[in-house]
Amino acid sequence: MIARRGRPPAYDREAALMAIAEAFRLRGYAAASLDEIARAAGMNRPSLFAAFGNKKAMYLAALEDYRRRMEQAVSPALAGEGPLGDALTGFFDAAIGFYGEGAAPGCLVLCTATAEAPADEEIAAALADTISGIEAQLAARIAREAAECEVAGLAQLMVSVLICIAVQARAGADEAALKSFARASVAAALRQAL
Amino acid sequence: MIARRGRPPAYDREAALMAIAEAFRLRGYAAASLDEIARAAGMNRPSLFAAFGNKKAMYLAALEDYRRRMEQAVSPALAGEGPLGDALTGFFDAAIGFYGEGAAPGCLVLCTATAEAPADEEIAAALADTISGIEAQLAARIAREAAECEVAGLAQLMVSVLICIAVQARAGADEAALKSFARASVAAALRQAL
DNA sequence: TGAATTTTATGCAAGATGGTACAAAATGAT
DNA sequence: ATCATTTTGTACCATCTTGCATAAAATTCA
Repeated sequence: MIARRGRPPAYDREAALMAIAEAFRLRGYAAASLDEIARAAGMNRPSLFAAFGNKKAMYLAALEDYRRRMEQAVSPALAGEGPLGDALTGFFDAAIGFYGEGAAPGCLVLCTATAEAPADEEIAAALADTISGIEAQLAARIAREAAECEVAGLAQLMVSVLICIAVQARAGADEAALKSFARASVAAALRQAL
Repeated sequence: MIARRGRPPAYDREAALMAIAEAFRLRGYAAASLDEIARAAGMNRPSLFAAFGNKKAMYLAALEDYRRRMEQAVSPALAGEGPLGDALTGFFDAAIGFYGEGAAPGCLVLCTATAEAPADEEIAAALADTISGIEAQLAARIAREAAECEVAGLAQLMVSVLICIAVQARAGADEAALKSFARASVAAALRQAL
């Protein structure tokens, strides 16, 4: 074990990042002040700056962390051996559960980065990357069963269902309604594609 | 004609409201400063306040105006006499065109109110009302042809497609891709429902 | 024990922001 | 022409915001 010199940090980086993401998710990028964020993370502003850089860097780090946790939450459903329909339904159920957690419902990326995207290229890129990353994850699973030429269209359709779920959760839709919407969408999409 | 006393306003209320909506659409609610908004509207701040109230009132007025313009833009497609599939495709094409106009792509309501909704009840209500308003408009058209029990589910599905389109436009999707997505979604939904 | 190093905490500075007070300007009524 | 009325434009204020400077605290190494 390497003993680091100097005063040891009082914060846990992972926990702090998650708290930062939650603060941004609750208030949006522009409205979340660094005081709020620091309070949420249990740090003070200078430590926050030292650890994560300025506000935009914090936000980008929070977006990336949230995306990583999101993918962690949904990937088990896609990794299973069952039929495609079950995998997709499990994927959406996991996403709906993930979006329902915390102080405010909805997706940090899909519900707050949309507001900032036109004003900032890096945030727009993070938004686009998140969408295409999830699309790739879905496409990889779909490719195990669907015909070659159908994969891309089906993956895009499923990403769009996910986006709908994120926004409707933000608007107050309850989880049961979202789950039944997901089920109907999966059924319709597979009926068309297969 | 009633001659109003006092100095006549130098601004046109409708044009100003549209400019305000565009400023909020470009930057989001929190990041748009009243200076920017005033510049966009060609007014100065005191006139802005006198005409529309404080920042939140301006935003709520902009949301309502944008929603009204949006419904105006898409309602002709739904009013036509053709088959349901054509009506829905026309609806989405009109929406895609509307979302592509102006300085920043995407929907003012669906791409900026999502960030503020958890922090403000009135904004959350405006978001939810906009979604349910469009849903009602779609349901009314769908009810002209679909079986009674299918109307609600189909309308919800179409609203969700619209939400996807709004967010994906914000993320930089080009109009051609969005149109083909809309076509595929309509085909899939109608195949299931009818 | 003392020097070096890293983090924490208080506090500050420069600037932006929402909102308003007040005088000047432009119009209708008398 | 004068007054009442409404809008405009300048200037201002109090507050909040980001970001940093600096000193105190906590730890490792010699």
